[in-house]
Amino acid sequence: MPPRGRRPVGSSDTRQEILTAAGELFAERGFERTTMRAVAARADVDPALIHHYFVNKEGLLAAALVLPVDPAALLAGLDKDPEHAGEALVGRLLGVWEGDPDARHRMVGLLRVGLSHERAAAGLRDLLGRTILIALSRVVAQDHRSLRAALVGSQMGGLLLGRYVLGIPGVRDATPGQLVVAIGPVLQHYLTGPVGGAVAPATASR
Amino acid sequence: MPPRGRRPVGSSDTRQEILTAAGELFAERGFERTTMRAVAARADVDPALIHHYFVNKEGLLAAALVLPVDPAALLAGLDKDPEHAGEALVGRLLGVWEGDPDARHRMVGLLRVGLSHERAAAGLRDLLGRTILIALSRVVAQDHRSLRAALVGSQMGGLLLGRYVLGIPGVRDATPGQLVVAIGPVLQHYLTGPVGGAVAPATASR
DNA sequence: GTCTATAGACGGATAGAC
DNA sequence: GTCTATCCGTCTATAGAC
Repeated sequence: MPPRGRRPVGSSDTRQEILTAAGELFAERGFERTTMRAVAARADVDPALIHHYFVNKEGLLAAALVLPVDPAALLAGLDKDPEHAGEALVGRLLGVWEGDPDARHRMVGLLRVGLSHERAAAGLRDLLGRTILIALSRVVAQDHRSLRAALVGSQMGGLLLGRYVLGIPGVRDATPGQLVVAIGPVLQHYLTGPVGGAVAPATASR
Repeated sequence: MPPRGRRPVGSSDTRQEILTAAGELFAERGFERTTMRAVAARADVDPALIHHYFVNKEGLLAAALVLPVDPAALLAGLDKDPEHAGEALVGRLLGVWEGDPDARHRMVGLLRVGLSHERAAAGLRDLLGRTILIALSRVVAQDHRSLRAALVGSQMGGLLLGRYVLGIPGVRDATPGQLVVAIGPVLQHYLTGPVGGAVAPATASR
């Protein structure tokens, strides 16, 4: 449970207050276990206000689905040293997850919600596609961009899953340094190595 | 929605009927969205019977949490050709997922439930630890076994997530052949390559 | 914009007859 | 072992006063 308590009273931006609370709760509990009442309580507003602003629970979810980190910033400068982009990428991501628990919780929450709810899965897919894929384009090899980006995403998503959600001992107890050494070359491979180009290249690049 | 309808009337093993229905529904909808009533309806039994056999919903979940594939069988013979174990492993797993939709749904369901429910996450962690880790031990390098196994699991979990749950275009539209080419070397690296042994080896092998 | 009150539905769980 | 009946809590959503 990250930073609790009301904001400094000055900012009574109710709508934003609700959105923040909803983001936290969806991340913590998933869609079903998050009640409108709980969101209202955390945001310190009346439950009816949420309906006023977002119509219903799904509207609230849609509005609350945002990436907690800026992918562009995360990937900035990675193309300066393409040989070590893989290592740098794992390192930075782990840096965020280890150093900013709130951001980590939010990203875990995105996964949680995306898995628990059909509509949210679509929303998450679009969100990731519009942000990460585009941001990765600069550092990724020319061919099979979408496949490469997705492979990078799948590995990092799997790590997020194993380390922070399921708590698989092998990856939960590893140090960030170990993970960088182990996973860096893998991302490097996905970014610039051969990724199935020999097989049906026509269907791969869409 | 896999094989519907009652079994051949001969086998009136109610308990098993319930367990099957519960496994399907938990996989399809996650923990919260699965209602006792729905399980009862699908198993064609009275809702009260479920309580009779499994006490409550969590008891039912615990009993329904089983791997749909035998890890030992999946990994059998992989140590015969250690150089290509990575490729073979992705290939076999993709073979199961592509060729056996029911098994795929069940595995996706395990992820879904593990993410949607704290207790289930613990159960899933133990289940994976007791089966996959042990099965992988034979083909994995001697050092950092638990880390290696977890890394393999994280990548395959991430692929499961991206390809079948979220439907990220890059991995959703790739052919199994492409994925084998792209991911095979990665698993190979996790199985036998250097995985952060230089950093704090003492804490790594637990 | 904000809140009170409440409708309306559903789900988990239990008691107890058969 | 199986089923009927039902309690009790909780949730989303809405109507309407202020």
